Amino acid sequence: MDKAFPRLRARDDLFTSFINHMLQSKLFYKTNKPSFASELRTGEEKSAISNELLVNAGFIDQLMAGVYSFLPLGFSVLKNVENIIRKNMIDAGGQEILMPVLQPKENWIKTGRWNNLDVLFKVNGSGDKEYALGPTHEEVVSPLAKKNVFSYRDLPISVFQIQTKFRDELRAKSGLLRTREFLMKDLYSFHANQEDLDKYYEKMIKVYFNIFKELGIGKQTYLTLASGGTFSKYSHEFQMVTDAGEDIIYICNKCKTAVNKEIKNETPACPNCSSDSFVEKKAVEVGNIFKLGTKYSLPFDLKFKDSDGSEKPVIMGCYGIGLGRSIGAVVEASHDEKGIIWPKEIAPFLVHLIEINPSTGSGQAKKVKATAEKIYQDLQKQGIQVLYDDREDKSAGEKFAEADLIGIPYRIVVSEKTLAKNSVEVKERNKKSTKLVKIKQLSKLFK
RNA sequence: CGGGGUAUUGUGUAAUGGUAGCACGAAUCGUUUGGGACGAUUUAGUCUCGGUUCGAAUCCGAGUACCCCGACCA
Repeated sequence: MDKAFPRLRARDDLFTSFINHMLQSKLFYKTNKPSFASELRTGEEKSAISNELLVNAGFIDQLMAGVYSFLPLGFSVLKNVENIIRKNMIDAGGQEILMPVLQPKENWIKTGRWNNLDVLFKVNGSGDKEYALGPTHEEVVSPLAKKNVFSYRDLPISVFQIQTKFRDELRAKSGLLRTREFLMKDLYSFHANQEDLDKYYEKMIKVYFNIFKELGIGKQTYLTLASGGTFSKYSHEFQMVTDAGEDIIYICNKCKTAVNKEIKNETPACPNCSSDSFVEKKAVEVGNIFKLGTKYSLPFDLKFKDSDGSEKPVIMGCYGIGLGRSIGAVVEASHDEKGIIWPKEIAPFLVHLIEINPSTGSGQAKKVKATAEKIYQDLQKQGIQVLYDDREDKSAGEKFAEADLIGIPYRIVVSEKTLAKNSVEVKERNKKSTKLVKIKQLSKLFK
């Protein structure tokens, strides 16, 4: 991989360099006490917990219904998620491209979706011109492939992008779980025959599970047979079980694959293993993959010359993951009454370094700060992403409460107390216990 | 798109039709310093438009926005 993409390593560095370290006193954010923690909370009509936490911890900001800004903390998480997905797509042979959001009406007329797709945003240009804001990119990628695929020798091939999508949802809801503007990874694969698509599709299922595992929601995510919408008879959704989800899935007790509501009504037995024992769960769809077949190659006349000289339509597949929705799903799955608990892989920082200012006049203030700063520098040298709470006007309690809310995996506390033992206190966000670690030993902790 | 609800300062909330208040936040000063610490001072608000009224945050009408339920959801 490194040979094939010699610049990948450098790109990773570039993508993450701006968030490797940060002084909390300079960080662009503000926290609020989440209202679910407040006694005033009445409970009814509450929004999704993930939204409450992400907003109050300063990760995202709502501009309007279903439209959010990502602040530095949230953007950092977003970039981590993006890189996990990117890495997996490249491993699966995908080549990254970037297609336009603004798309010609003509292409959407051609596929019949200009008038049939309710969620399509239409915008006016000068004169009588109309354009679509891409809710998905078949109408762009198909004609694009036509310019690059001519022969069976050009197949199979797959391209992907991580790009903003627009869908005019009738009802945006539950924070990042259902928005009108969102980042999505969409990969499109092109094949010479159905068998090749089938093979790639099965491979992609494995790749997707690997992604959700790396995102920290692998255990509660189920492959779910669903209807294919306008694309195909069937598709597969990746559904993460959570009460905040708006879908209902039926998980087979025997083989642990799932079906959605529509399929359950059509075929009461498990299509995979014929079992009729299911458990019903609420879930959110974090990914969806389709066998498009010739649905889009035909209207765009996307054909290739096969080895026997015959001309055939290209067989297509598409594979999507919503990035923001995945982040919301992770928070739904991983939080407690104090705040978010980020999986290490996508946490905005790996370490939250906190200095606790000794009482003035103790003579220890300078030593605590100097030690914290030294650790801050050392962690950076090790390539560890660290947020340093260097604020001098905040009490210990406030710093701890805020650290729990933000949810960084490792909390390292430097105080007069720990220095007396030449140590720092290390606590993992998902554990209750703390431990003292000698400062000299600290560098080994993250190896 | 149908139904329901809400709209008061950055956030969370009070105020019989009669002086818009409280808490958090933010700012200054001082005291604190291992779980959102304390005191003092300060900052900032009635969604918009119209109506009723001597007087409207409050009542009425329209609009807008947001939230919830449903429908919808490549």
